[in-house]
Amino acid sequence: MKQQIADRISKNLENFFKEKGISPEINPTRPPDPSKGDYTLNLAMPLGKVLKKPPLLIAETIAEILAEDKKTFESVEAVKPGFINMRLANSFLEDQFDSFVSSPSLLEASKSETPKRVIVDYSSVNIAKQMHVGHLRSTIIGDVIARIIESLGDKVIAQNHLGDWGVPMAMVIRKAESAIDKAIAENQNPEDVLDTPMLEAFYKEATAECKSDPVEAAACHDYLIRLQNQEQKLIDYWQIIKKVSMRDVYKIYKLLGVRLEPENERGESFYADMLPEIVEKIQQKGLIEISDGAKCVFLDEFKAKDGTPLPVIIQKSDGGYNYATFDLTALHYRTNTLKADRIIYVTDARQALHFKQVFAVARKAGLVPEKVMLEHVTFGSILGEDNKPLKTRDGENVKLAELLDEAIKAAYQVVDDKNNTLPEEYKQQVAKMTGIGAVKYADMAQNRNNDYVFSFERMLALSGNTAPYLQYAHARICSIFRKTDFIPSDAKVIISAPEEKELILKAMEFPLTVKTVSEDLKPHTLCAYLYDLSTLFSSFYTNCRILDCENENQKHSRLALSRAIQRIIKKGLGLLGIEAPEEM
RNA sequence: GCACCCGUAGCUCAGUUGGAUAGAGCACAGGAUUCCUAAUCCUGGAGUCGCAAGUUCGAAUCUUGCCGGGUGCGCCA
Repeated sequence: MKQQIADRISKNLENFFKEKGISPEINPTRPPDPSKGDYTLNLAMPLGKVLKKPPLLIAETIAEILAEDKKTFESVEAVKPGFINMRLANSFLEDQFDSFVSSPSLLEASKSETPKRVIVDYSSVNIAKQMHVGHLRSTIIGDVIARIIESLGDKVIAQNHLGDWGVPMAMVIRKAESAIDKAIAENQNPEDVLDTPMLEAFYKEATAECKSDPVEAAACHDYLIRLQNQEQKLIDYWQIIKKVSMRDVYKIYKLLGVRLEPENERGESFYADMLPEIVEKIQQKGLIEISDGAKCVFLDEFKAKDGTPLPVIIQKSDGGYNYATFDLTALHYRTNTLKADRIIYVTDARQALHFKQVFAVARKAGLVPEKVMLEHVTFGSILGEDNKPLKTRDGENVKLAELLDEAIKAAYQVVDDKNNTLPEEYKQQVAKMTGIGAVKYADMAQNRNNDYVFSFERMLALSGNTAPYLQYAHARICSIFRKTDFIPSDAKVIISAPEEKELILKAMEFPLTVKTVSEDLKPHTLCAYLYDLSTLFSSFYTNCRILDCENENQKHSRLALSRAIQRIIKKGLGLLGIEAPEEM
């Protein structure tokens, strides 16, 4: 829409600009207050300098030229410092809206002309640990980023960088060994005997023991060597443990509506064999120095506490590898094998320095060509009441499964209260959609860079700028269409009330909003947009009768408008990974 | 010590190529339902945009300094 207006303006002012020998950028925006106009142009102020004339005079000249284009503008007005306020002709708006609505995806206007291959690395759960609130943000923000980029025509390859290798795994295997053997001896499937809480307990026991008992520590180290050498017996145990653990993870993904699948799993184990080769590549570039026995890359731009250069450790003094090497190897795989054009990491802000270093080393070592975009999407921490990273009273992480369960229960209370004539089964479905939606939306509706203090009250609030508000607007529209046979596919929207005009103007901002999120990767912009749109719809709904209005044409027009808004809300919520119930 | 993030209404937060009177929600006060879902809508009060200087027609936004909070900084991920 904005583009269409900009095109019209450019065309009208072509001669004027040519005369003056200038070609300024045309960027019409919505004014702060609708009483000023539908769109405004902030052009005369900057031109005032160039042309050495009072901005208001320039604005008046431009307004006069534009006002002649009666097809596009109802009126154009120059105002105090030099703003040019435009009121669009209804017929122009109606035509624009008509072609906007006829796009099946509603996003045609902003699709990329040259599809890219985009890697999104998110969730990154650890094997043998239950998912907790700490995994929530990466998982849902990553999922949304993937959905949005994909919706604009790019090829998204999601990568779940599992923590499934190294010392922790060795320790769990050592502890789980006897339980697995016992199950097999008793003719049971070990996968049925084990569960994630057990694995987590094994891990905790082992860490405690290794800390206090050198013999145990040595034993675990022995397991690590055997695992790294891929001894079949250990690999078998490892497979079982991984399967048990991921079984629970997928339950939560499914509940959350997150689309990660086994095919997206590229854990540390996947890269284990490639590590030496990557170290070799970096070494060949002459970047490696030995420091305290470890292979390091020193980069001038990173300094340590004492001002000395900060190393990126590529290989530890004991010959082992750590996370920088895994990430460098993954970068190499993603550019060379997966042919990525853009690689996006969704992890918390505390890893910012780590990724800066890894990206810098990867560029310097030629593992990633310059044209490949590397982005770290950071987010703040979820804090407890004490403003420290959230823990339960016993110092445990809050389990995601329990949190989500509680959200659904709270949502059920509301559904039951507000609409208890709905069939029981449907009430439960709605509770799930609104409860899960509320949790996800509460997290995504604010700028991801900020920390926030966790509270059920906040996450489960069902009024104001929340998922249920958007879902409710959607359900009300669907309700209208249950009461009519009319299908508004070929009805054109005719503007007859100010609420309709505002709604149409906002609706047509949808493609640009999505496009913006695909670039700056800030989903809260889309949340804010959908909330604005829903607010305008609610206002329209209470002030304009739809089914029983003055005449058939108006009824059809309003139905067509309602249908369009319903499609946008559904599509928008879909991009946020939130479901839109038809009744609630 | 150095680096990054943050500081906007009582609370939670929006607000970018610098633009008009700084906006929402929650909370608070009042009003709206013979009518398409009131999980709604309408009206109202509420602000030294952390502080100070600078850049200019114009600064919450850009620059510098300071104050306050958080995070990170060699073999954990």
